Amino acid sequence: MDSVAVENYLKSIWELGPDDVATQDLAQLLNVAPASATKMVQRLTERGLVKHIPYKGASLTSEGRRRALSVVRRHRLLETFLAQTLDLGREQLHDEAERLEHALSTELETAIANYLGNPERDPHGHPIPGPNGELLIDEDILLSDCSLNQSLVVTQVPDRDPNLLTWLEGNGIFPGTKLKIISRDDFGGGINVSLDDSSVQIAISVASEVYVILETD
Amino acid sequence: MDSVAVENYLKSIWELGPDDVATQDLAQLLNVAPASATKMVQRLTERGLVKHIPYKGASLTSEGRRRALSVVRRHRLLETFLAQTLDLGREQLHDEAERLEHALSTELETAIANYLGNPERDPHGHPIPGPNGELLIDEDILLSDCSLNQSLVVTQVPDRDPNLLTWLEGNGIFPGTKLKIISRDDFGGGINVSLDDSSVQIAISVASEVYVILETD
DNA sequence: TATAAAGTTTAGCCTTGGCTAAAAATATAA
DNA sequence: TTATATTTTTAGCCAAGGCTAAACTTTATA
Repeated sequence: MDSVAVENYLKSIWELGPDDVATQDLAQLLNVAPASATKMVQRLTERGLVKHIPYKGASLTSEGRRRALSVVRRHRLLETFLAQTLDLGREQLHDEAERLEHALSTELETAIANYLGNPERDPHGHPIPGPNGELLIDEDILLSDCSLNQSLVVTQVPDRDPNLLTWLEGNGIFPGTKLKIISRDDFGGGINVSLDDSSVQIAISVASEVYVILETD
Repeated sequence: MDSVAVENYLKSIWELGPDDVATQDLAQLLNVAPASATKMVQRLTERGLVKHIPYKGASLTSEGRRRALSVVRRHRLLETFLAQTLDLGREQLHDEAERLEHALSTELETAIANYLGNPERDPHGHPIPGPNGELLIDEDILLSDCSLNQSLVVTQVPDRDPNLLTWLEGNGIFPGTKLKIISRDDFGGGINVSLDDSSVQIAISVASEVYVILETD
């Protein structure tokens, strides 16, 4: 079994990947000193889970990726399970799952997945990898990449930052929300979208973390 | 926050206590070498969580006890929660809770307790300590201490050993079971109890882990 | 293109929580 | 009561995963 630290490194490299993950970014995401990240990356390379080109960056081997996706699967199943049974605020889900994901046995993972009917997405819309790390190719596109006036449906919102999540939710933006881009204000730094009965300005940095699909009626 | 190891030591000392917990017993329960247990007991003594009289034994300080009971609370809430939502075998519950208990935030602990309606016992009948470590004085008595022919109701069964639990369950013995001791065979090593429509012989070692109350109609 | 800045790695240290082997204390039996 | 067995502790070791300070690469700038 991988330690909590190893699981967190693998998951973080996956999140920052797929290629040339910078030591600094990794260290920052994990809240450790850059030197600590270098050392761990080297250890993971020894173990065959990571490929590291010094001064260039790190990436996962296929075994490393499998294990990273196993952590992601547990995380997203837990978020879904907690959201369904208890009702915690969406913002709390991430942090709780973050700790519990390392303590979930394969049996409990399976029991939860079955209980939930083997869902394909978590409450934030993120796809849940299969038991062997299969990640459905998803056809979601970035809101920031869409053209004006297309009818869109939100599929994924970022869950890293609770405040952002609260803001999005407060403005009616969550998986399932229908919207259209009505204008882009590249110099003003955002895009304007219209919802059913309101409109919001969204920073590009945020829009590039929100995924949508074209509405099909 | 206490580490996983510290939480496990505190919980184990509580389970083996209240007084003069032997290094060897502690080491055995935790699956570590006796020398490791000695060292940790000393560290916990430094931290004011344990009182240690060398060559005599260890016991918890009141702060140590508070923290141990917090772990026990999380464990038992988790068992109850998992039993209620998923349906895992009673034997699986213990092992899962054993790992998850260390990853439960106070907020999630509270959310689970509320969801369950702040239960007083877990599925094995063990009392659940309150949020500040209050443990209701319970009036349960040991099956092994009861007299013949009293009408008894099982309140607690041990959850340490899955096989034992399965055996007890297979013989109809779980919280709520009504039974009577019909004979004791001290030299044969067991007691004979009669249930509604069967009778079973139970080893003294087992009967001294089963709690009952006198039936009140 | 030389030099400064930024990012990365190395070296060396620390704590936690394990281990074994040996020494010391306590308990048991002759 | 002395000798032996058992239990506990001490001493010294190790790996994991952190840290800081210094050295080394790479990138950006003058």
